[in-house]
Amino acid sequence: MRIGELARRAGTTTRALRYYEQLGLLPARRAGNGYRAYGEEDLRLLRQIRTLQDFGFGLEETRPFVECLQAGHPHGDSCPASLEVYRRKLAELDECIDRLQEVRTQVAGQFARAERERDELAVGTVGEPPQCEWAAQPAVEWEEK
Amino acid sequence: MRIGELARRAGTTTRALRYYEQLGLLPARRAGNGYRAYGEEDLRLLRQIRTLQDFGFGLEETRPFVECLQAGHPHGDSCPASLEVYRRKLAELDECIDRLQEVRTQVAGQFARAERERDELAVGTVGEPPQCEWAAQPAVEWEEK
DNA sequence: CCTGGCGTTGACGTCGGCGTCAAGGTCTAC
DNA sequence: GTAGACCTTGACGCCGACGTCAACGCCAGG
Repeated sequence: MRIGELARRAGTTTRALRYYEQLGLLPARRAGNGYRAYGEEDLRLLRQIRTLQDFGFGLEETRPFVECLQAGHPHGDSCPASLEVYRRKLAELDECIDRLQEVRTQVAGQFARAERERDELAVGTVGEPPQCEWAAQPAVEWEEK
Repeated sequence: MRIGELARRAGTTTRALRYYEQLGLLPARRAGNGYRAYGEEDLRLLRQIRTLQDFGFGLEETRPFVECLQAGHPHGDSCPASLEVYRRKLAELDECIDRLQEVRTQVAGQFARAERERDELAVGTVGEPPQCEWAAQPAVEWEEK
């Protein structure tokens, strides 16, 4: 199987496959003419990579899974290193979700206040200045590093 | 006030301020010697920018707020354009949180299965092959575009 | 006068995961 | 023999929000 077919079968591109090889993530044998030659096993590895990527794993995080499969284990997550990545990712996800929910709460609060103030002005009443400035948040990291 | 002092007072860097000016987000007057000259009003604008950034807003998303303040309104969100950004951001946050929670569920499921299989192997029993491959997810976008 | 601490512009580097050329080689079908 | 569908390597582009360096100007204190 050559690179184009593998890419099509895995729903990705040849460029991505060459990139994975460059990272040493998905090495390829070579045919006599210099073309990359892949087998069915490589398709499994590639599917593992894509699935994890769809879950938001970075390529380096997929490496333990790929190596696990290459070592002949039944699943990419049959190895301790993969389980460790799962654990870390779950912790990251929890942190990220918590952060986003807190941010959502804050933004929703500001939005509600702003709309309220707009409506109060529309009525024509002046009222005392609400004086409620945005609280200085402690620099939420947002991106999961 | 010169750029260094403003940066310190706002808890950011001179490089960021020059970048904001380059974007036309935070224009600066110039002193006779070519130095950027800022006033207290600029500090307010800058604080608005930083607060929104801490909430995960991109710089372009902060622009309506800044322009609203520059127009003399009491708050950055006193203008319709800012409220519209709030609305879009809330929708984005909801989408993002939903996606992350779904991913969390999936990953937790895989993790649990992998640990279960490991323990079953540890007991020494072989059992029939579970044959449960990862379901092909419909390419979750993960990053908020 | 000189040092040091400010300021200036310009330009390149960073991170990840590729996209997109460019310039060529290989193989098959007609 | 030639078109065209594949393959190769190499190199630059992209996104956002700056970091970091270079090489220079300005100004106050000793």
